[in-house]
Amino acid sequence: MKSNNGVRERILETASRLFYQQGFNSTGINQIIAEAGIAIGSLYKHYPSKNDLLYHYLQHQEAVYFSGLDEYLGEVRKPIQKLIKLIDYRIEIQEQSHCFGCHFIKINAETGRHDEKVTQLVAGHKKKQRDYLERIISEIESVQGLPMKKQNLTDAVFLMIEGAVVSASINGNTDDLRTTKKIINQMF
Amino acid sequence: MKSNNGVRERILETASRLFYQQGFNSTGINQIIAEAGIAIGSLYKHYPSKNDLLYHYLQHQEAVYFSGLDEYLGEVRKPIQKLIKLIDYRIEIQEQSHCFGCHFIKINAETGRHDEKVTQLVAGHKKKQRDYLERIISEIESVQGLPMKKQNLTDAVFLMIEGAVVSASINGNTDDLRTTKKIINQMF
DNA sequence: GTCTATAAGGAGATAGAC
DNA sequence: GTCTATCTCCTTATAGAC
Repeated sequence: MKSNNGVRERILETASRLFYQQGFNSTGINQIIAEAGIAIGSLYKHYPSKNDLLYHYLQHQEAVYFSGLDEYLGEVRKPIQKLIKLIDYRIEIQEQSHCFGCHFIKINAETGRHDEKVTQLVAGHKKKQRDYLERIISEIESVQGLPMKKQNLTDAVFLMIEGAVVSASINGNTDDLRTTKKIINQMF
Repeated sequence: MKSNNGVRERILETASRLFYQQGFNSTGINQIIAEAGIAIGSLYKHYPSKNDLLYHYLQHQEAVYFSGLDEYLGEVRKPIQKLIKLIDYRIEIQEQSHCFGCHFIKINAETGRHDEKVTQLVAGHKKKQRDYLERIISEIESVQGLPMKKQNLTDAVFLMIEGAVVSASINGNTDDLRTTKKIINQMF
């Protein structure tokens, strides 16, 4: 491994993978430095505490999620297709990561709302996801009718997707995400 | 405290409360015995390991949930009212427990699907919840029309409730559960 | 049932040498 | 950047005396 460059990034990527796959509390500092192939001194130089690493993990996932989503929807023109593609994006993410669910829901379940900063990062991410969805539904509204009031439709779709992602992490498949897509298709 | 009677129950109740409030991994054996007011020898006599305690915790919550639900719906006659009351039941549970979410979703998020027995208890609970919901919707169908195909309606309602319970644990309120109730009311 | 002692290991974090 | 040593504390679990 290269020894001087990309150390900070390698720490975060390794920690992110382990936090997601086996949980934050179940992941030890020693495992992170071993799998990242770096020294413990380097870790604490870049991230002064394990909690600090957690904050950067969540911020990183937030950026990765939305930039990936923008790219995934890049070519799509029809608003209704954007909605369908948004669910396809979640399906693809889950299938590429062994259906372990949503990073933010997992951390929230593990740490509760004890840490204010974590609470705000999780709630903020979910708010951004819902706002993103609402913008797509507004676009749909501008070209065709909606099957129910805009706000209710936004909440219904958001909550179904949330439930379906949780279901994916429980059952280890994307069946409910696909069901959600089917239901939405039949609503319009 | 009484020293010889109800020890086993007190262990399980204390462990259940702590597992739910601060998480399974964040709860130590020493804290359980301290808050239950029992000796460590007693704990390991009744529950040979912390994992064994976890299994009993999940089985106990399963029983508590469904017996409480049956009682809560006991007086209700109209099928559509059963559906609304089912959501009221979730609202009441969340508001009485600081909106920490679903016991089973939390454990699943913490332990993933590594432990087969836990995986089965969680997936089994969610299957039972969905089946319970499907029976109510079948009753509704027998007295009035449904706004969509029965299976799709069951999945949609189940997933919205799941998402709304997760949202409760993130935001610390039952807003999305109440929104879910409103959406369902408007669908019929 | 109670108590205390202890094993054996891992946690997060710090310090210093190279 | 690397390495090793160490500190303090906590973890699950067992054993034995009362």
